[in-house]
Amino acid sequence: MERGRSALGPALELVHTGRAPTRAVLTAELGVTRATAGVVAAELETLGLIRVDSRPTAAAGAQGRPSHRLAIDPDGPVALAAQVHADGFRAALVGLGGRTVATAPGAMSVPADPVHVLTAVVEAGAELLRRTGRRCLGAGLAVPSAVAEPEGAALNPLHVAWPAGAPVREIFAERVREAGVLGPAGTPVTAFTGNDINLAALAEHRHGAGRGSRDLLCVATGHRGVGGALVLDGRLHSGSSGLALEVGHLTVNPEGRPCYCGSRGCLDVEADPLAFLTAAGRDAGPEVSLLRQAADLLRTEYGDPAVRAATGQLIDRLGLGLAGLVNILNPDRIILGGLHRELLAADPDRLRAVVADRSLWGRSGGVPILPCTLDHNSLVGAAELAWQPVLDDPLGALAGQREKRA
Amino acid sequence: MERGRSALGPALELVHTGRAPTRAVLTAELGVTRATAGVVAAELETLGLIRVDSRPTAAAGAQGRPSHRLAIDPDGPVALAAQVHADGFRAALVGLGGRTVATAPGAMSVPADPVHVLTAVVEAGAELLRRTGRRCLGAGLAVPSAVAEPEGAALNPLHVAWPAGAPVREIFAERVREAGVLGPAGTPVTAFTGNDINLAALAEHRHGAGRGSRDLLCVATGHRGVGGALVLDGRLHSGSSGLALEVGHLTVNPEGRPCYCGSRGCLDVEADPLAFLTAAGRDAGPEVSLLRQAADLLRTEYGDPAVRAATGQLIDRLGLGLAGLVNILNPDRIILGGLHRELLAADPDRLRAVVADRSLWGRSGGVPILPCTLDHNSLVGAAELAWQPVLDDPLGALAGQREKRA
DNA sequence: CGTATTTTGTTCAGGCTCGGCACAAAGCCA
DNA sequence: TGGCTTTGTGCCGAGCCTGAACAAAATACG
Repeated sequence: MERGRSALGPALELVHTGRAPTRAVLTAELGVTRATAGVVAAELETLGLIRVDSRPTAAAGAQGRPSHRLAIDPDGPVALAAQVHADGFRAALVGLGGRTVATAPGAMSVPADPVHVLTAVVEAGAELLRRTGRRCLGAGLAVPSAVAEPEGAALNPLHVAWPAGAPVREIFAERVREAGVLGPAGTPVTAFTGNDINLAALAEHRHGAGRGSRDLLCVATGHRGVGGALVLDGRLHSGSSGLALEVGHLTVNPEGRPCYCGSRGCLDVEADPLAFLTAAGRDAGPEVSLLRQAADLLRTEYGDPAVRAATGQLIDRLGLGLAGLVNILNPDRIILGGLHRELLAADPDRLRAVVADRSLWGRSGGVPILPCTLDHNSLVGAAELAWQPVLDDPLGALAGQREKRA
Repeated sequence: MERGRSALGPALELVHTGRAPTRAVLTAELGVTRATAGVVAAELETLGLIRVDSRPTAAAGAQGRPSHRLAIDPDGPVALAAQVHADGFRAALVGLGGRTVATAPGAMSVPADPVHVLTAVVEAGAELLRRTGRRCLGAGLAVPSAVAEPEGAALNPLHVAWPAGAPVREIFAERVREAGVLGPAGTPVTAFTGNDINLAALAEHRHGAGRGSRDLLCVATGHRGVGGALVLDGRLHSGSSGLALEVGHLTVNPEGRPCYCGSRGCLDVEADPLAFLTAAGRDAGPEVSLLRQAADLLRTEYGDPAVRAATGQLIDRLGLGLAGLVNILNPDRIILGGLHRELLAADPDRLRAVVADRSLWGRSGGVPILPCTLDHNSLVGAAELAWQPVLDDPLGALAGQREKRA
């Protein structure tokens, strides 16, 4: 067995998340000696995961010997990332560092059963792998539904018209096997599956607006309804059976309309794209997704008094929901996606004021509220699932079979 | 430096929480060899923390060589635990394993400022230390208020009539210094402070009804209002600034009475002891705490139709609140304290049915709901805070100054 | 312009901890 | 009494890391 270092995983994670640009910072962040950091970096380079600049780079106005930059190897291995959403699907190859290497969108006829859709998206991914000739170390899938653990069943994949309880992880894994997507050991790569908003939050935490946060709350709308996610200490918190952060049924309007959950005035029916269109007095057309329609309306017709009033109303409802979550979770940062991101952009002060006003203690209400920054963050997050074993034990993941226990 | 083993902390934690009754199980739980487990146990014994039975104990009907039992040394060091509540205060010495070695209650004239109360309770604890001659390794304080991190300020210590924002951790630490409570290094022991329900949850997780849970939710009433706590992977989750699980303002009755928070029908005013007395048509007397009055009424007059009706109503409200928390946190167990514990005892099926019915997915609604089992669990939890450094690094904590970094 | 200083990176020796193995101990079972 | 099974201990070697000495590459300064 080659000599493997137990600090290998943490070191790779630091480079992966862009927190270790040089060996000197790596030394500090890992809390080890320069000697160790040097060996670790060399090891990661021989594994083909990172690259050490051959030419030194001097920091501006800094004394001392200039350092060599560390970066994820742009020609390194990739993860196969897949996403299914209301308008179709998308496959991509994502490298370490969250860089999308190749991508392929696809359309979908609406009553499409999960096996067909996942076959198509995995096939698109496999085609990308063939075209680029990249090594693949894992596969991840993002679905617009709560995913029950540990089985990986999609409980409410309504936007994609799948049957409730569809065993998506199993289907996805089966399609990956079938498509012959092999890892270094010559066996099919492991296939992971998660909720799209959860994965978006994970991606934003590692590579986007959530970098450095310890208690990150992410709230977003998709096509219909409202979803949430929580990243604690760098790990997704999805609860004991994957069903945490189902935030859609917080009461945000005691006099609001009845919800299918039995209560009334739930966030799900008071702050989603359909609620916005209704509040603005528009009819929803069938051609594109409700999210697209709502976002377009908000961006192009904000001058219209009805649109402006609807925006204010939804901001107030959303703010109430966020304040409720702040009282329960006390995050250090909030990231908004989908229509909520547009609402934030339209009137950030109003949203922040509502949250601060309705949180119990001013201090926790002063939490920063930011928009998502990554494109296709659910795809990047799906890749993060696949990268996790590599980050936990680079040697084991690349050797494929010969393992070591920390 | 003596030879210190990095597995020392995990091993002590296993014995502390009663999950390692013998060296054989310790071996399995730590995932090390018998050789290592043996050395670790010997080391912990020479440190005076645990005791290894000299006589072997045969498990009933088991083959093979009988094992020697491991147990926390009953004469080992203690932590000074202190609690302040609506009716007075209490000091105690708590050993590893959550065993209360000595305790001393105290009364309090109601408008008592924090310095006086904490001086009294620390003095009572110091007296216990003098009487018993125990070594003390740390001090912990439980207060009926949210405690803001990192300063340790009590934000709403209403039940004890303290000023909002009182720097209780600082005051407590100062009193501990003043009382001359010294640790092994000859310096004053570290003083920790936390919210009482948080600490109760921590204690129940380590020694009570929460043992073995990975996502533990605890909800309880004190004198007034409703509090919550969350223990994730064995660590208290109190949010980025200590203000998580302020669950009192979940809406549980859209037609309910207005709350001081600006909303209406909040859990805080719909499911606390005063709400129960009011719903049962009783007037609150001033002599004892509202919790006591409500619990007595529920236990002694459950035959009274008004009391029974009030019980049902509060169970429904509480169930709605718990369902909301289940949708957000997806815990694997719920523990109830205070009046909520009595409500659960009165009609467990009704409460479980409401939670299951109003959680989004039947499976997460099927979470077990259990009553608290420990006496004075906030005190035991306060001691847990003080034990944490010892569990993290037994050698460092006992040496007092000579440290090692894992 | 040459030397001192600062920071980065490498090589080597030594030490600490743990795993693996052999062996011993202490009870059931036949 | 002689296996069998489980528990506990002693010893050696492997792996990983620290510390120190050395080397390299830039800036600072007289």
